Amino acid sequence: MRIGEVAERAGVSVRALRYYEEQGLLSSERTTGGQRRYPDSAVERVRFIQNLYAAGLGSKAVLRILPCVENGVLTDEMHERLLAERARVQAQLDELTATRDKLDDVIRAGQANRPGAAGRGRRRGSAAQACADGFQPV
Amino acid sequence: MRIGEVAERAGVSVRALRYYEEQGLLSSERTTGGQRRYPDSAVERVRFIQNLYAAGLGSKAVLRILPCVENGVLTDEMHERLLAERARVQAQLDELTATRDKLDDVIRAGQANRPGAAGRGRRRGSAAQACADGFQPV
DNA sequence: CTAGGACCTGACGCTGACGTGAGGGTCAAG
DNA sequence: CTTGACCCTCACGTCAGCGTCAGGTCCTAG
Repeated sequence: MRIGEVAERAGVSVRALRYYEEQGLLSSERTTGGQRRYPDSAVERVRFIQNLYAAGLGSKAVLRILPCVENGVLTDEMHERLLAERARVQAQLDELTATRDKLDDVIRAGQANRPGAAGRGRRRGSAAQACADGFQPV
Repeated sequence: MRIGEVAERAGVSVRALRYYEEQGLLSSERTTGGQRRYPDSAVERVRFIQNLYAAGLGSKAVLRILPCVENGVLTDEMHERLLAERARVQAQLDELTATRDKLDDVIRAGQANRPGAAGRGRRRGSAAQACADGFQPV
């Protein structure tokens, strides 16, 4: 598989793939002419890399996690790392969840205080209340 | 409250606070000498800003969300924006959850194939299996 | 065999969210 | 009034994760 196809299937740029290789996250065979060839599995691998990036891991962290693959065996060290990164991801999840709920509060409370919409009997001031709960007026 | 105390309490740097002000996310009174003074509420506000940053919003997006506060009223436009950003955050949550679960798979499957630990009766090869499910050997 | 689309290697550019250092004021305690 | 911790404003530096451009090569369909 050529680099362009991998890029398209995985939804990333060609440049990104070359960057991943540069970082040691992705390898490739080369044709005699020097062009990269990938197995089909590369697509999934790239997607997983993207997931890890999206989870806030830097390329160094990703690099330290991926090797579990090269041998199919988890050393104690790898296990520790995986647990550590899992914890990190979970912490992010918790924060994100809290943020989402906060946004929900603001939205829900704001419903009652819309200028255009008649606030169907809900008590006024609840928007200001919700806003005060989390951030104050400038 | 002086800038240093806000920074410490909110767990960010002084530089960050000045940056937030520069971006219009945070305001302050000034003493006659030109030093910034903040109300106690600034700490919470900063924490919320941090949450939004952590949720992947850029300072422009944050800037467009925060104003709901200044008047305590949601215009239709603000409402739209809030909903849009909420959706974004939710999408991130979903991705993150999937990534966490994937990590869990790798960890759980790897348990059976640790070099040091006796794999209490679990069938071998499951680690390689889990690894294969998501990313392939280099 | 040839055209032109895909690919190659540098190498510099970009953006966001600050870090950092210079050079110099401010403020509250003693 | 002095002192030392704290604060001020530039303004350049940094780092990741690519984007982008230049100049040249490969490869495969026809």
